[in-house]
Amino acid sequence: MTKKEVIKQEAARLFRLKGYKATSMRDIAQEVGMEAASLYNHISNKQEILAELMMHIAELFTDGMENIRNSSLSPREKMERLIALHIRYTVEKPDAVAIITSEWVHLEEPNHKKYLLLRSAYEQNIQNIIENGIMEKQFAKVDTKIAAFSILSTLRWLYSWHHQQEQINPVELEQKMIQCLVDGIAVR
Amino acid sequence: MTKKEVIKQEAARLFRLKGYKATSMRDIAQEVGMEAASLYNHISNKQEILAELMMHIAELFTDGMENIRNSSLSPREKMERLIALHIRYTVEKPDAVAIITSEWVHLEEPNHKKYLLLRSAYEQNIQNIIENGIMEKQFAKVDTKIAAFSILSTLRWLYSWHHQQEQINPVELEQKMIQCLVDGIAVR
DNA sequence: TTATTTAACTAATGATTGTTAGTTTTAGAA
DNA sequence: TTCTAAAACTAACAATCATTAGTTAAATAA
Repeated sequence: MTKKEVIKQEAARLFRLKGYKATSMRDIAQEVGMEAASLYNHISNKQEILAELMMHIAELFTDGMENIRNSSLSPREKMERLIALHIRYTVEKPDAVAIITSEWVHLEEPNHKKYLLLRSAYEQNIQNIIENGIMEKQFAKVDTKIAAFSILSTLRWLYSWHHQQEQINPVELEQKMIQCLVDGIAVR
Repeated sequence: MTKKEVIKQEAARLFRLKGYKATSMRDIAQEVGMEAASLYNHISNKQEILAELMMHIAELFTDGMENIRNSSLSPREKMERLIALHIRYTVEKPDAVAIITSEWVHLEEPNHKKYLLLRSAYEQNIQNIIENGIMEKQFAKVDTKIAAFSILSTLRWLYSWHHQQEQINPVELEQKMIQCLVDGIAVR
């Protein structure tokens, strides 16, 4: 792992804990074990740290969604894959994933705009999956916007769940999330 | 409305928009239409604004939950009341409610600790309602923690939903939320 | 070894922060 | 009107912020 990666990792931890604005370059430097000024040998500025962290995760989710979207899976199976996608990255990179939901307001342009576009496209894709599920009579006739919104907000807060429950089996978590979120809207 | 209330209202708007740390006293003052120093004729410091905003909303929800808890309603009816509670305050005080979910990290002691206690008690109450619902066979045998967590995170993000959808009928919203969140876990 | 590059350091910059002190204006009571 | 209290103002404060400049140490290549 390069020094830059160490810096980004520690920054992510602090951003999650105290927020972007409340985390100073001196805080990050102390965590990495150097002076604040030395950080600039590896990164160009504070905003770059946030932007690279956020845009990387955003792309992971966008790419994952693209794979699901282009698959020939049924709507129900697509929802299951979506849940698995979120669990995977939440377990793999909990700090960076946590930041996505709360610190995006501090992104400067053009990343701020770019992030919001990726996010709304993501939301639209979830809505489409649900819509198709209803058409194919796999899902009940729920309000697609509310259902999509409900599922996504649950998945977004997965990280706080994952944080407090020290060691939960990802496979078991996935199965239970499917039961709650997918079976919840399945036809009866 | 007193000047202090105006200050708190404008501060809530800015805290929501930019975050607590990124909102300066000068920002708030400009919005209210006075100099930053003049704010101190009405409030004692910046932290007081955040604390009063947050603890007030936290108490509203805690009191609402207490009423539901002490009622003789069925688990299903209790969940419906809970959803109505969230919709009500989200529509009434969208900015202050929005802050609750994102800015609590910036609360100083003892309010920080007090808030977290109120929150976990609230979460526990939701879990109890679901547990009782399962026992009384009104709800399916879902994982209570995950179900409670899912419902609460959806309700917490209600404000962002309420923000983008310019004018949604609260009654209609309530009905659709019930369908998604309650019928979702109802026995089939 | 020596030369060169990388990455650490110290010190300082100007900007912004929350907040206080002291003063003037405004508004209501007498 | 005059007196008083509330609430605005200007000016300044010490602290902290991200960042830069210039320098030294460490690591790598020759």
